Amino acid sequence: MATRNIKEVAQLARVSVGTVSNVLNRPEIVSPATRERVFEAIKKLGFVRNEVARHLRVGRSRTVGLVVLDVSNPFFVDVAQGAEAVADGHDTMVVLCNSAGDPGRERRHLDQLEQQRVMGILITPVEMESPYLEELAARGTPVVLVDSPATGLQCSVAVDDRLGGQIAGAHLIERGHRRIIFVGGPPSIKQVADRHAGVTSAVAAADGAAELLTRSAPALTVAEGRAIGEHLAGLPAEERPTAAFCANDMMALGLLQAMATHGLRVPDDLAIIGYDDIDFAAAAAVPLSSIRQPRELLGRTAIDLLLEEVAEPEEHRHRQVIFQPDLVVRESSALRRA
Amino acid sequence: MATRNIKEVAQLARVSVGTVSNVLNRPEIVSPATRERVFEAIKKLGFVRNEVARHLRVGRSRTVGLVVLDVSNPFFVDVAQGAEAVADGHDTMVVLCNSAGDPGRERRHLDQLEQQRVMGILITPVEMESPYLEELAARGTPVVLVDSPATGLQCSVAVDDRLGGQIAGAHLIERGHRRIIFVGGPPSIKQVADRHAGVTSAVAAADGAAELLTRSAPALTVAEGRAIGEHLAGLPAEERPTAAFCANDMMALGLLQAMATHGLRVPDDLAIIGYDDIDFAAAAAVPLSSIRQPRELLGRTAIDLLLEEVAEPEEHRHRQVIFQPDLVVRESSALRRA
DNA sequence: TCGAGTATTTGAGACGATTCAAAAGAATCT
DNA sequence: AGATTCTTTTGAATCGTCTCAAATACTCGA
Repeated sequence: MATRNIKEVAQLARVSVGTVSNVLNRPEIVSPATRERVFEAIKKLGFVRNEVARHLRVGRSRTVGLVVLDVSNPFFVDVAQGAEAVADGHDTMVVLCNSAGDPGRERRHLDQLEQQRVMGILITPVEMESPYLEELAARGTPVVLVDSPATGLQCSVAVDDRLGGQIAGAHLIERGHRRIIFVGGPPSIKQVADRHAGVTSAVAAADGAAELLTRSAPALTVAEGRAIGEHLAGLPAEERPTAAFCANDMMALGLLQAMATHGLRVPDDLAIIGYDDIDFAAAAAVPLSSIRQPRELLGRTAIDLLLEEVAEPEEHRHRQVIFQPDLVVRESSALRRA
Repeated sequence: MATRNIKEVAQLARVSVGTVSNVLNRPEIVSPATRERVFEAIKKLGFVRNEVARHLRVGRSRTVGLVVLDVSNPFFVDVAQGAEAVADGHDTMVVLCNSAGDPGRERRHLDQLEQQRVMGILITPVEMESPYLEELAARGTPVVLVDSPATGLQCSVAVDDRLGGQIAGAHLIERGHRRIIFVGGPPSIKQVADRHAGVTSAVAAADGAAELLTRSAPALTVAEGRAIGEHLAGLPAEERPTAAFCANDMMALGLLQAMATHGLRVPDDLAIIGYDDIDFAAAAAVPLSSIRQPRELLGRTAIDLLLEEVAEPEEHRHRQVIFQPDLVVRESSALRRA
């Protein structure tokens, strides 16, 4: 109810509003006695600084918006935690917004964030091409693309997905698989397309004749992975691939579950390798091999770039940071038992 | 760079700032011709309304803060999605803040949100008693407690955890288990304590002599669950409980994984029942029985209460909504094979 | 005690949008 | 035409805080 303002504090402390503001922002230039008096008044009144008014004057808030493709995918949660960890040390708040893969929803979040004059936006865009993001940046809200191709017009952090696909493919080939399936999603998603391209090249480079099948689902979810798993389990053993490379761990977990319910063994009947290396991958009943992305680091770096741009808008040159993915071998792609 | 304001728009459209404001907020009272002219100017300049300034005048923003205990637990993500779904229809934005179980961090988030004069706060508090939340509410930021005991001084939504514990216990008893272990966490967490109390009463009510063991971990994570699982797997079969009731699904998944790596079968060697019924529970290699909480509904209801309070601050009476949990039986607690 | 120099404090504008009483303009009726 | 009513538009005041030039209060040496 009773929201106190700086003026009431000033009155009670018998100083001017300017002094109260100074106590709040540059306490060292205020004499200790006055400072004390002001603090007391603040406490007595339960005064809380109105950030809205503050930022009207100052220009921008210390809030960063992080718009992710899917909060229910732990990968993005980890990216967020990385960003939050850095933000914490710069008295900056990260707010998490979920576009859920819906361009309309993404747009509304972006509008809201821009209207609130956030300090900047980190985003995993739903669509590859998005002129709106460039307009946004041009109007003065710095944007950093996360886990997404660099357009050159803004900063971005990403992981080499083509390389990731290649590593996964090479690993399966090396384990003796010659009939591999790529379990993917909408090829309009850049990440999916790149991972596919990577595994394709690895399979093509194999000495023996190796074969790559492909199957795409409309979304990269556990349920979709399970559905594809059902399909594979239904195939006669001779036709069934011996290994599957999934576009992300969620799908891989779905596959794994389908195998279990049909009594097929992993990796003996089907080796599986996922992508992202979310914590649930290691915790799965058959621990999942996966292509690890530096999830927290991705978030950390993204916000570092943003803070840098905010700190020195003039000197700032947009950069595209690319990380290398890693292979994590676990049981789901272990050597097949004799 | 160039951030346009309402004045520039007014100039270009050759009207007063008041008219531009009207076009933005009550377009129907402006004549169509003028309205059109203003819209054109807005478009030409790429004008975006400054919400900060707007809310300085209007008082509060249309943003709701949702402070959760652990973003990496899908349970909270689902609660958030429920809240978001409702908010979406009330042109309100939900921002997700992660306290990660740390009171200091929770406090900083609350401060930030209050300073930003958010419309209200939904929170799963880290600690049971928190006078700070009451002060916050007294200073004018409505607070709704989520999945937490009602203090009577504010609104809350929760699920009857005692009942949940009871149902889980009764289910295991009914399945013939007489040696049950409760795998819990810090008893300072109200939810944990209640679930424990529930299962205790169910075991006590069993006709045959049933025994309840208890084991607490410092956190309700997969890793902690796995650690306890290792311990159980190491026990001689006669001493080992035949069923485990976990304080949440994360721990249950950990347990499950430990069983698998030690070659113990679920449910034959150890039946497991979790809590929350997160999606990963159904997707686990051995689909997990669980006590289902209406996750999205929890979020929906919480924000409903908040919106109600904001709409009619005077008539509003604080309410404590309590939902009933459900039992979902899956393979992990199926009848033991003969 | 005076004056120069330093340390504090003051208070009048911003900042950008909203409101609302009042002015201006149209339309309708005698 | 003039009075009356209704519709639009105007613009000054307001929200709470910050900034900065100017005013005031100290300190210290002569």
